[in-house]
Amino acid sequence: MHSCHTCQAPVCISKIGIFRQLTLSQQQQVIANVFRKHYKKGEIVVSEGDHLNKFVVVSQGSFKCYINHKDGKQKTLYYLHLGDFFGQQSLFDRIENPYTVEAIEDAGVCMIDATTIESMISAQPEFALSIIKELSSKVQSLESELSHVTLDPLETRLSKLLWELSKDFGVQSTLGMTMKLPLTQQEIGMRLGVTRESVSRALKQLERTNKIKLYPNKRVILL
Amino acid sequence: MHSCHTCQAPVCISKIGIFRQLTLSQQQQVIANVFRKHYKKGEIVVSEGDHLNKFVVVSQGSFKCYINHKDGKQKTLYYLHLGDFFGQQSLFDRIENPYTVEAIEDAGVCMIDATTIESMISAQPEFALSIIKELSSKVQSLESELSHVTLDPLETRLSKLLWELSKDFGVQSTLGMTMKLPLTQQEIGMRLGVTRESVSRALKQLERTNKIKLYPNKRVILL
DNA sequence: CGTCCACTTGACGCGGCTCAACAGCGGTGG
DNA sequence: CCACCGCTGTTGAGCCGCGTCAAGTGGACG
Repeated sequence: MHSCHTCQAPVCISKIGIFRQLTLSQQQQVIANVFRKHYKKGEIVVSEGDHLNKFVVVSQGSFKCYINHKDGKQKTLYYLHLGDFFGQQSLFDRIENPYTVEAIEDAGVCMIDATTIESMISAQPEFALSIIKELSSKVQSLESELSHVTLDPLETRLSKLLWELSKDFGVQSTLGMTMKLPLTQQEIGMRLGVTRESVSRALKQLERTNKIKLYPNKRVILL
Repeated sequence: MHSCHTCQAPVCISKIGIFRQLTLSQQQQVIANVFRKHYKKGEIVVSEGDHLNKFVVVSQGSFKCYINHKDGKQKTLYYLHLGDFFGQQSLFDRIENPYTVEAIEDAGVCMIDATTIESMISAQPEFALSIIKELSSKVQSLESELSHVTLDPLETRLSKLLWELSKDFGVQSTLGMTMKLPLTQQEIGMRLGVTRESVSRALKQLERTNKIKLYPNKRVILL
């Protein structure tokens, strides 16, 4: 049996959402078919236009997915963390990867061949259901973001993003939700599709209207 | 055996993408579990916030999905045609429907209970694969739209939309792709997240720069 | 023929972008 | 150790795209 040098356990795979519901022997089958790969901060997993032809699950660290635009602009589509996956498009069509995936810290993935995944889906209905569930929730969050981008002003979207970040990075205190921002203003800007100057101004505006309080060292309190 | 009053055939279901790969007996099982419903133009299938708890496949006509916004604005997320489906979110979570679905012409759907769909997915791997494939491509087109909304000016997005529409509604001619617009400028605006005035001006601008030619009665030629 | 609705066009305002200048801070190499 | 550089954040001036409001045209249809 393989052991996992990331987490030292024989089946670290049980920590990953879409694999969790599989039986032990099914999990071991996954492990046998998985190809592990590690990345340092800044390294690229795939670039836009590449043909990856793998199903990729994040096993450690974080990645960001973004689309490059002619005039040097970027749009960050999302951040991937433990258990998130991508590459599902390439399972069926020999399609070009639509975005670039880059490690934002030391990180690792499990890669699985398209054909292997396909037979796993056929053999294990719980696995298919997990994937369908994950894709459904991704669709929903994309739909939601799309409507907000077109209908809400920056200030609202920024405020929403701060609250989402605070779920993962914030601590409840007497004054409100306290958080050290895990992103630079530049990164927030790319995530929201605006410039860093606009982010700076919007943060100040939120502070002026008493929605947040800003402190040195990227600390924020949400009120 | 049930027969289908929409298409007169015993298994019209074979025309619907996600059911096509099923065996005849599996298709008949679908038919046995399906609840059909018809809608006239303007009727609502579900509203935002409703709990539908059904998987819904379009069997006839077209629907549009949109999100309402406080100040009366709407964002059209997409149009659904024969074989498209929605409601996959409700299969797992008792979740509120995130958007409204409305018939834009006389139309019909097949509804399937969440529990039924779940057992179908478990029993029939080809069906699971079809759904995963459809969801993947939906994810991809949403990602693409999201990046274009934030990075491209209206004129570019409008031009892109016209070309997409021309695939379904256009005819190749010596001058270029000819099409009668299936949408009003108002509807195009809601689809792109801008006002009808902006659509009008952008169309004129495209004509001025010789990208298209406009004729009465919503006819366009793409050059 | 009159009504209604889609579309057009202009004037004006505002949000976010661009460009530019500058301050703080951390990292690195001489 | 300090000087320097690059990255982050701040702030101002001016611009441009799209929204808003308002007036008006033209085509479809009862």
